[in-house]
Amino acid sequence: MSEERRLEVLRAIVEDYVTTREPVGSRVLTERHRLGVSPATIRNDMATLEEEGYIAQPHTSAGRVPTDAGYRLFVDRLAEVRPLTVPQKRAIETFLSEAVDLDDVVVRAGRLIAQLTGQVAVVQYPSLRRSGLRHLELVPVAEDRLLVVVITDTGRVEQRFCEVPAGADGATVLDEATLAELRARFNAAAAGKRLAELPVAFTAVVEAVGPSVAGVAGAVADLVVDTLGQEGEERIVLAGTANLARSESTFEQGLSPVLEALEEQVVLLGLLTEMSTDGVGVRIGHENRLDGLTEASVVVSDYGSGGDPVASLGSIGPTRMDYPGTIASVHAVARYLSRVLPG
Amino acid sequence: MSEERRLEVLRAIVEDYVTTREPVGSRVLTERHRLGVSPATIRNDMATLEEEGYIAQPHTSAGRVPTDAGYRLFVDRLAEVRPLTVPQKRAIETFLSEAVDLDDVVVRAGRLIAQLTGQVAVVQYPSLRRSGLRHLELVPVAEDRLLVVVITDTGRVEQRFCEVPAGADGATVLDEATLAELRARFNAAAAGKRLAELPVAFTAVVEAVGPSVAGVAGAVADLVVDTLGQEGEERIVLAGTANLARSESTFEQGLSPVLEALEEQVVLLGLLTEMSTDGVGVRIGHENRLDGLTEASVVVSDYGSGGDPVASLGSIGPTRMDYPGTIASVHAVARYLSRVLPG
DNA sequence: GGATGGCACTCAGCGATCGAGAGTGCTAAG
DNA sequence: CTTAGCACTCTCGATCGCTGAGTGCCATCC
Repeated sequence: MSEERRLEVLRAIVEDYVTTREPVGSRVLTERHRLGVSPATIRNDMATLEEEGYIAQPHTSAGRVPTDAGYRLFVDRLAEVRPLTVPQKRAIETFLSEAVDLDDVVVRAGRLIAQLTGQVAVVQYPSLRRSGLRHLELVPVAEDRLLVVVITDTGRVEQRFCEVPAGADGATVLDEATLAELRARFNAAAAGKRLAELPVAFTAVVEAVGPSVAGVAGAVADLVVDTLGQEGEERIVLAGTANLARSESTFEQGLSPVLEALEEQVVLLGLLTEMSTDGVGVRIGHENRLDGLTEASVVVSDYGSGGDPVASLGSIGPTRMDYPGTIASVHAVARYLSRVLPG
Repeated sequence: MSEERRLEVLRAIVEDYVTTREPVGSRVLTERHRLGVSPATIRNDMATLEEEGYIAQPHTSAGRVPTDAGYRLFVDRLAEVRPLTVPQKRAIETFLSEAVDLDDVVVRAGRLIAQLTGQVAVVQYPSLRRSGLRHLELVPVAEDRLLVVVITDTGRVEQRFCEVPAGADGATVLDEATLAELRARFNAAAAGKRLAELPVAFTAVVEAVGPSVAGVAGAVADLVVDTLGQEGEERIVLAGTANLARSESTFEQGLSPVLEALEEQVVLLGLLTEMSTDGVGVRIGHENRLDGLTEASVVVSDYGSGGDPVASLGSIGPTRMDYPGTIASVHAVARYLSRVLPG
């Protein structure tokens, strides 16, 4: 009983089960795949595969179904990359290039993945923490309030209101000239810098300005450093939730746990960053520690302008998913997305 | 057979069916509600109600179920407003007041409605078209590109990139002084104005500036007017999708059509604005022309700072929903939201 | 030793049958 | 107009037996 053929059998089982959604038996296996041996032989192989934990049968006298371990082996050693078709590639390219701003890019990427995979798509906005600062704008909105607009080199724009402490003499210091000075100083200090370097650069600014505006400068500096550093500020969008309902029957526990997990954006975000790796990462079924996703698999890739990853995107579907196809789609969208991002 | 009692029977049927989720028969009706008559009498009433189209039976020898028309009658004439409990009110108030920015307010409002109603929540961002302009900011990001940041009086911030036409002599005109002038002029012209007044005000600005910067000014003016005017720029967020799965069995056609309808943000937006009315609007089942929502009901209220509505929010659930409760929740959140909005 | 054919065994799924129970509509009487 | 009584209908759940798919094992063959 060659190991090689046994793996071939596993591959056949996975592929068949993914397309038919039904437990696959030894007979159909020999019919649909040129394995060159009889059903009886296959049965022996299947028995071994079951012992090894790669497949299981839902009940006696049913065919076999891959286990999480089986899928894992499949993606690690058996799956061949299946490149997208030319029309698909073109669709991605044109659809993404039509986007008018970052929001648009992100939702379009989501739609694309949802469409290509027929599953749920997750797209994380470019992480503030991993972006550089392109520009900082200060806008007075009231006597003692300032709107601080932060523009990152990935095109993301965040705004925060900033309470301005009164000057030493109790008077506000928000005249246009002061603002212009602060604006210029901050931007000069931050130009092209990564987030990690901002605290230092900004402290220098705060120290350099006159004591009358140091309070304002400090407040702004703190706000910016906080904003860019807060994990809570990461954002993600979903697409293709309706696709879940289509594969509803696949989830033994029903859709609720999955939908609930998807609504927990913080947790989802944790999953994305945790999975973030070079290339495409795959989590299968119970490999996800998240309760709601034990019947689901997650395929994630990071993306970013140039070489540096700034965020992740991916696709979530039933463990019984088309791994090669999903991986290819996620990978392709991530790559094109990296290309169209400003940077 | 008094008309009055018949309506009372209808109310009883609706209320029972909403809580039990099961067709309700004449016997339980007399047991659970003090109608003061025998089951036989109720049966006569029910026969009439059925003729009139307010109730129906799924099959012979099952209880009755309200039809869309039945719910409609219930909502219009039978439902009593059920005020929220004090803890609920307090929860709304504190949860909304903890929001740090507009995004946060909107998602929190969504969560609240989802939580209170146990259904899906829809919250529209303050409409750009119905907002006033608070501030306009111009930020140079490249030789020939300008980032235009628009801040509305509802706290919404939108940004667009603007290609800057070269000056008459072919040189770019994006020095800081020019920008400062433009910024000042635009803001002076727009101060406190509604969108409808912007085109005129901005044309005046474009004409007032020197010919060398008229091109830039015109480009910016067009961009702003377009951005604020575009219907496509309206945004909405969803919350509580997972709640759908819980009432999954209620949807004969399954969740797919509903989820699909919810993903069509443009269509959903159309529904919201179409339903926008004074107070709370209700669409029941087939009253929604949208295919996916024929088994669902939509409860919508508009909200806005001061008297002017700037957008809508609502809740979507199965036709068999708790109308008084849903209406109360939507109404309450809309009111509190109006209060915390800047303006 | 691995591959194979044969064979007995197991068990989910399907359809048919049946009875109980819920609920109705009708009729006749109060 | 209301009500009690009654016959009738139909869903739902349980039971049962069958069929067919699929397996595991054993003896055999290369």
